[in-house]
Amino acid sequence: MQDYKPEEIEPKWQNRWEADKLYRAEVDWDRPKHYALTMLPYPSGDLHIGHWFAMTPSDARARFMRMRGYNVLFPMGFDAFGLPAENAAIQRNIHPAKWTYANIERMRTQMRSMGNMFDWEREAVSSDPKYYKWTEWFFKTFYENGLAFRGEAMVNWSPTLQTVLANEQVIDGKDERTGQPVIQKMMTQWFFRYTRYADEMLDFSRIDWPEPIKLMQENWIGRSEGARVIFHTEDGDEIEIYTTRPDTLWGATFMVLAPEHPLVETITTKKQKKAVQAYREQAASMTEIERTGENREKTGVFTGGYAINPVNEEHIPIWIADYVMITYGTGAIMAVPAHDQRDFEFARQFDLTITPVIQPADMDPLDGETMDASYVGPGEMINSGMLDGTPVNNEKGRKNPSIAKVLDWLEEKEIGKEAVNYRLRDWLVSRQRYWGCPIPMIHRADGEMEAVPDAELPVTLPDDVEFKPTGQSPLTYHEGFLNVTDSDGNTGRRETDTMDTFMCSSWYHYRYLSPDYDAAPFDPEEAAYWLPVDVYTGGAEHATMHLLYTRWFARAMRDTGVFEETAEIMRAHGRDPEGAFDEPMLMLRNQGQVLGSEQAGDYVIAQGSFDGSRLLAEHVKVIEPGAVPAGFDGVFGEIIRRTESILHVDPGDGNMSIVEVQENATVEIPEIEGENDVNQLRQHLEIQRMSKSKGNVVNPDELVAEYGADTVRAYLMFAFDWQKGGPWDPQGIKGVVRWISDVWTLVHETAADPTTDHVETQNIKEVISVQRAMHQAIIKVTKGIETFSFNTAIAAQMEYKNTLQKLKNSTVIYTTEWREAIRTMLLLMAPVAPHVAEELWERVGGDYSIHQQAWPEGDPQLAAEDEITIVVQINGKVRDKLTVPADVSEDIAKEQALASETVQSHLDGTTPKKVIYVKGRLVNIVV
RNA sequence: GGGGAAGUGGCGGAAUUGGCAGACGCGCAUGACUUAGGAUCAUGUGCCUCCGGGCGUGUGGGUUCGAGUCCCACCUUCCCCA
Repeated sequence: MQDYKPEEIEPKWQNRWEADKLYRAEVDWDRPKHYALTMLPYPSGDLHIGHWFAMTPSDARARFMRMRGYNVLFPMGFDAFGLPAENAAIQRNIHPAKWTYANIERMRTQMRSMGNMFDWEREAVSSDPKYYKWTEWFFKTFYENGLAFRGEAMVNWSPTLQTVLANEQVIDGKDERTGQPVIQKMMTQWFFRYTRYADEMLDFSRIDWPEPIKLMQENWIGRSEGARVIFHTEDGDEIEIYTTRPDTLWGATFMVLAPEHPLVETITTKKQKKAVQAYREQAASMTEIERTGENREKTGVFTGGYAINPVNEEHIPIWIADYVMITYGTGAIMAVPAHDQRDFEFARQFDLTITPVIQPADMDPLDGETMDASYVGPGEMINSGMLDGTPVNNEKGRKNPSIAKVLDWLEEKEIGKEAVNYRLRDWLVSRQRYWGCPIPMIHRADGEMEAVPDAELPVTLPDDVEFKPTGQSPLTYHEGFLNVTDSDGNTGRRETDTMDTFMCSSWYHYRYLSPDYDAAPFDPEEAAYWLPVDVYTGGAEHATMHLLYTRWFARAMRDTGVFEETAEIMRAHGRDPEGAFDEPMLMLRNQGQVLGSEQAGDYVIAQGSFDGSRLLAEHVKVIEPGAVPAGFDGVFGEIIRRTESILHVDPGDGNMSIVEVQENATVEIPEIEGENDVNQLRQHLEIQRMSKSKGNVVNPDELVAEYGADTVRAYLMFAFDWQKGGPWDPQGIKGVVRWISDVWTLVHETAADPTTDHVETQNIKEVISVQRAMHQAIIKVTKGIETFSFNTAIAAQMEYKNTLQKLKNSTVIYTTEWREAIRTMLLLMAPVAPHVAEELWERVGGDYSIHQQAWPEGDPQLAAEDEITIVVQINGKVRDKLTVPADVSEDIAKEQALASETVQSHLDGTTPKKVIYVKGRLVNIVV
């Protein structure tokens, strides 16, 4: 028997599969299609274990679907535009394209080592002109259909990156990528009408996506129902507000405008001008998060102006305050301090009137003077003129009788209108960067905008660019790029903003269909067959970004007619295109994250002199935990944290000691030869994300070199609940190593020679055991892979292998049934460990390729045990077990249970109150 | 503060969805084979035990013949949003 050498068989089969175009997916209307997709990576440089965790189980499932008779498309590509490339350009003077394509080349090689069934002929790279030509074309199409527009907006501006960021890219007031602060700035930018499809995107009825993702998208879209109401200033200027609680209008005792509100200039009185100006400047320097933080003391300034409350003609003061955002609603609110906590705090802070307009039934009448918090519960309307007495409940929108009544009243009096508002803002697509898809627009000589003609697409990024350390986009000072002739023959200026990279990744699954197609973004012949994506896998962190953008994009494509030809072809093939383009991905599953493993810190003893409670150590030695010499004088324990030469040492009782290792101190680490220093001391690591700085990164290339890709794949699928992820355990991989090597041995020992004559076994019992184990395994593995429970699918295979191992010394080997059992074992293994399965398949004389064989069918009849164990319970506690024929009748089971000795002794002569029988499971005797 | 997910042996994790808790694997223990063992093989392994049994799925209650699973309250961790 040869040894199992993955380093030989894996490249061998990878090359063979590639040469044979085994995974080439082609349109075939006679076969059912399955479009499996996993999120495309950003070419950051090296493939890490997270990529493996995302891609190889998805591959296993795609392979499984293929064996089940589907024509499977499983493509891969790169989301290749983006800031890291540009940062590399600025810092290391490498052109972004060079950096990007070198990384892609490297990652392609690494990806090939996974043994995935990627159809590389479908590869798409978003930074290729032949790809971004169509990204530009989409922009243009959306522009021409009113879905893209130029607008003035308060934007997140990153001074470090010199670019605008989308809200999703700003975390806690800082840029998500660099962690640098982001400021608010008014700018003219390109937007997509994101809210156009807000309502449609709230409908998830066509898609099978995880509940948490749907919920996050729902919250992100943030639909609310209420009213828009027009207030007027004393001078007659209109101030429009949006409120979800129009039933509290009578309690609006002041108004608050966002500091950036355009009306602030007009209404501010001379006397207040200085204070208002100062406040506006201060607000501009703060981030939205800082401004809306709930525990913050409320700040604000009176403008000196007054507005008239349209429902009761009261003159109410107009303030500005930073807790009102110009970007949300209308940038102005009516303040109802009695029934809104933020307004309440503001009113108390500045001693403004509080008028209750909802009175709860079981409380003393509310008094604005003495209330210590706003009241937000149900009750009935008061102080609201003719609407007094209207009941108020906890419902939102029209379901609340008070809101319904006020809405009608407002519309009748023409004071306000029923309105829906979204938290979702329009999608800001402008980026002041070089390494992104150009926006194909021209600023004409006359100041108007016009789109670049189709024939001139794509607008390509110039190669000869110089990156300045200011971070400013080189497009803004590249004369050759900037100067352009508009359609009237005048000199215009090219748009220098490029697109958000989420634009590129919103449609890549269409480009995969025909990456070289030049007449349209995708070949409708391909699209008609493959669309939509059947299974999409990727990380949940994209819930409100990529996964929402791509849903929007599909609808925008649909409504701009991009799918018309595709629909025609579908009809020609008898497929109904109705609804086929509404949702881009029918099923979504998220994988979890592989985290770093927990690592104990070195256990040390340290000696030196004490400076207060701090030990100035002259000598530090790593020892076995707890092996502290008797009478030791100094500090000992596990190193929990180390910062430079300062150690936090925990002796085990949680009382941390601080040890400062002196410059000339001696450090002794027995495990590490030679002279040691303080930097080699290892600190305790919690389970957390892998990162280079924490030193807990698992490198897949090294694992593949040591164990082979099949083992790494199988371990990633076996060790975690795939949808949850978890800490990496370097020990655990041994289990998978043993499994594969056991299979290897088992196959060679019992089935390697295809010419061996089959003998009939005399022992029918063993044959039945083999068949039963086989069908049980087929059923479990099938279900496991189908439901993304890869760990149980592999557990079932291990169990099956264990059973076969136990029988390998019996007469059953070399029988037809045994050979079938071995072949089935390999077929079940094929999606998980494609190389070793192929190798062994060949060695047992199977037809090439194992990956083109049909998935075995599990027969529940053959899987069923003929004898089963029935549990006998008394009052729900297990007291005895019976072995009975599987088809035992209820009466006999009960009878046998009652006859059991243990039961009799427990009954002690009494008659049971009730006997419950669960078919094939248990008898429960109630006494 | 709001919303969501989760909490099961020393560890990763199973449990036909209300029916034998702990599949499978790691680790550990004992033994075998070995010049050696971070290899391999065999057996065992939830906890306690007076060896009768008792207790066990974060805590406390509830529903049920029966609860890891359903309901209520609480605690802890993680994620999303403010």
